[in-house]
Parts: sequence; structure tokens; C-alpha cells
Amino acid sequence: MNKEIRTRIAPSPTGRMHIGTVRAALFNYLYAKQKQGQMVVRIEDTDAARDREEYVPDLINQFRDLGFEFEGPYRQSERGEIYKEHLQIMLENGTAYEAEDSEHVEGAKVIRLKNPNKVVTFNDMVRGEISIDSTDFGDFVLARSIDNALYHFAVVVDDADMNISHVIRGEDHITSTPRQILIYEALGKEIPVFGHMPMMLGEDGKKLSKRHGAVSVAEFLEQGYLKEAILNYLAFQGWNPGGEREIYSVEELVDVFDMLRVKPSPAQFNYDKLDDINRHYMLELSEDEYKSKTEVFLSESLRDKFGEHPDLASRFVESVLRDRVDKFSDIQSMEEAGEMNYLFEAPLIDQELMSFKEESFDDAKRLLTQVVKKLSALDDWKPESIKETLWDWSGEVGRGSVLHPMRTVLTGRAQSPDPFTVAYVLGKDETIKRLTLV
RNA sequence: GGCCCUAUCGUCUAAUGGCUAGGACACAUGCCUCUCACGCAUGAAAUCGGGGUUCGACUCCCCGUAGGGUCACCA
Repeated sequence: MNKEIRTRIAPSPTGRMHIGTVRAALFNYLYAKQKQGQMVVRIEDTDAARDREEYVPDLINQFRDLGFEFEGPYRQSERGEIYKEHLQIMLENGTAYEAEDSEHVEGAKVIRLKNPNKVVTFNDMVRGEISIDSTDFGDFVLARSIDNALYHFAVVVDDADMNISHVIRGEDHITSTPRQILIYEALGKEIPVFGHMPMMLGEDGKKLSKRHGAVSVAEFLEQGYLKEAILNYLAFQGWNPGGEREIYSVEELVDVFDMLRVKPSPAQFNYDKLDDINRHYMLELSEDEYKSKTEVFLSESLRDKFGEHPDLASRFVESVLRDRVDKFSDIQSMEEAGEMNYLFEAPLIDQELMSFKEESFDDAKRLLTQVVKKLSALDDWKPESIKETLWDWSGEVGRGSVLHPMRTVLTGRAQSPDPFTVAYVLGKDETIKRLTLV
């Protein structure tokens, strides 16, 4: 019979959840889920000096919000007794011994492993056979004292106790795997299968850090990336299903995921690619979802205006924002760049800006008078019908001579959406009013 | 430095001994257009180097080189 597949993700509460942790969790989750197994979450908080209690809820809530189902969370800080029992086993069977502590504090003893000094070999799911001589790390310390287990020991005891069948983690743990195998052997526990996924680097190939931009999931979320996009992107860092399709939901990934296709080489983070995938998911958002997420990124005053003019806001979101936004924080940048100023306030007339090429202000004025006349007769106020009304005629008199002044009068900007869209967004009355003002 | 891992377009990657080395992002050009964005089309762009093995190597082996990881009484 097949043993149940159990994986685990074991973060330390030393900061907000790192995007790399999310990726590790995702791979563990996909693997377990696909095999009808279970992923357990364990908080590794045995380092009182660096751990901060305040990060624990963030870690757990983040996993939940991202949609991972898991067992736990367990906390190492609550498992001292179990470590103690196992330490005793090793002390008794001679695989560990007490030794003088390095600070030579009176009466203090640390517990060290009695290293068999041999070549340890294991079969890594992504890299194949790896052999390392354990002599390299000597009789390393397992615990500061019988009541104070250290990382490597706690991890092994926990993984064994929680029946973890597959340890999927970052490549930075490769060289510590033999140490842990030694502990499994000393304890007489079954050794799990290891799989070391490649590191995720920053865009310059260096370790992903603050200076590359966002590094915690929270930051990505705050920038307006959708969690579906983040997860989809992360799945493709170091893995892919082999085809040319790149958009997969987590549910779909569960079906196609394959640990054996995980690449051994490190991947560099690429914000442009993330943006592209995010845009894809944003396009799938309903009008209401899109609009309410948009409002979060608006200034208070503009948000109020949106509230006062819900129809105009909806038209703007659907016909302007949809095409121009990769992530919701782009909306913030757009507002700051003044790209939304024209929505609720007519821009000042700028004769120079209004003039198309070498044409005069009076030419423009004369043409706009005709635009007003044509549009006034239009009842079906849609971008397509507005365009239809002006298209052929403007072609005859010079398209730029008509559209350029029209657009600049409406928006006050050298660059903006096309005049048909803008007119539609502003509404018939406001459009006519602005065009007449000239 | 010792040990370990890795190496295909700028980036993410496909091709698990057999095609003109494929796709996506980014980039460039063109089309759409008064501008910007979207969209569409086209293009440029890679097997780190050297030896083997083989009828045949991106693919397997060895040596270099480069990058990364790890060497705690941190996790």
C-alpha cells in the first residue's frame, strides 16, 4: 500500500512572509494535494533572539488568504518536551553526548552528535544523487541544553513525528541535508524523500532583497497584484508543465504539477513578466470587482468624486483603465501624473496645445463648432457611435485637425485616450459644454 | 578557501541522442491612429569554453570557466 504523502512548509517568524516562502509553500501544496496528501504548516520559532511573535499571525493568515489548505499550524516553541525525549534517546543510545559549552560557562553542557564520519548519499527529487562527506561538519551541536534544541534537531524530530514523507525546500538546505539524515539514522526514524528547489534570485541575479522591489507577499498585494497572478507566476519560476500554455489556476496546477520537472538551476525574478500575468488576471475581473479595487488606490478626494459620479466612474474604469493598467498601483501613478485631472474638471484652454501641427487656433475653433453641431444631434452616446458620427467627415477636412483639438480641449493633455472614448466617459452634456467653451 | 549545486535568446523556459533549437516577457519595426495605451503582424536575439563517447550531441562523460549555496551553541 502507498504511504500517505505529507509535505510541510516551515517558516520562521523573522519578518513578513517572503515571496520565496510562498513559492516553497505552493510547491509543497501542489505536490501534496495532487497525491491526495496533506501539507502541514509549522512555525519554526526556536530562536528567541530573532523571532517576533507579531509575525506569526501574518504568516498563518497569509497562507489562508492565498488559499492553501493545511494541517496545523504547529509551533516548535511548544514542542520542547518532544525534543527533550528524543535528545534523551540519543544520549542513551550513544549517538549523542554532552560536552563543554564553548563559552565555558560553569556547569553548562551542550549536546553534540557523535558523527559517524561517513559519506551520506541521498536521492534528490530534482537533482538526483547527491553525496556529501559528513566529516566536513564534525560533531555539530544538536541542543544548547536538554531543554533547548537547535534547528537541525528540531526539524528532524518534527518531520519524523509529523510523518513528513517529502521534504521540499530551497536549495540552500542541500548541504544541511546530510546532517539531518544522520539524526534520522541516530533516532532510527525513516528518512523522507528530499527535493531541493532552485533559488529565486533578484533581477540582477543576486539574492532577492529589498532593493529589487517588493519581497514580501504583503508588499505585492499592497501594490495591487492579484494573488492568482502571484501564484501562477511563482509556479513557473523553476518549473513548467512542458507545453506553451502559461496561465494556470491553482486548481489546474494541482493536476499538472510534476516535481520531476522542477529545474535545478536558479531563476531570476522578472517583474515585467509578473505584470503581464497580472494584467491577464485583472482582465478577468468583473466590472464591480475591478472598480472597487481601483477605488482603493485612489486619493481620498478622487474616491469621493467616483462615489458622486458612479456612472462616469464605471465608464472610465471599463473603457480607459482596463487597457492601461498592469497592476492596481498603476492607477495611483496615473492619478499622480495628472492623467485623471480632466474627469471632473474642465481643463484650461491652451491654444498652443490645441493647435494641430501648424494650424491656427481659429481653424480649430471653427472645426470644433461643427463637432458640437454634429454631436448635439447624436442620441446614442457610445464610443463607436461618436466615432461613426465624426469619422468620415473628419477624414475629409483633415482628421488630425479635428481630433487633436477636440481631444486636447476635453483632456488638456498632449497624450490621452482617443477623443471618442473621452467624450463617452465624460458624457454628452459635459462634452458639449467643454467644446462650446472654446 | 573546503564541500555541494548549477549553466539554452537580456529574462522565464521548451526540445529527456535525431527538425531551419520552439514559446512567453522585455526590445525593435510596421499596421491600427490626431496622441498615448490596447490589439495585430513582423523582426532581432541563445545551446559558456575545450576535450571525449556516438553514425549523430543542447541532451551522456571529463576538464576548465562563471554564477550560486553552505561551512553557527541562526533558521
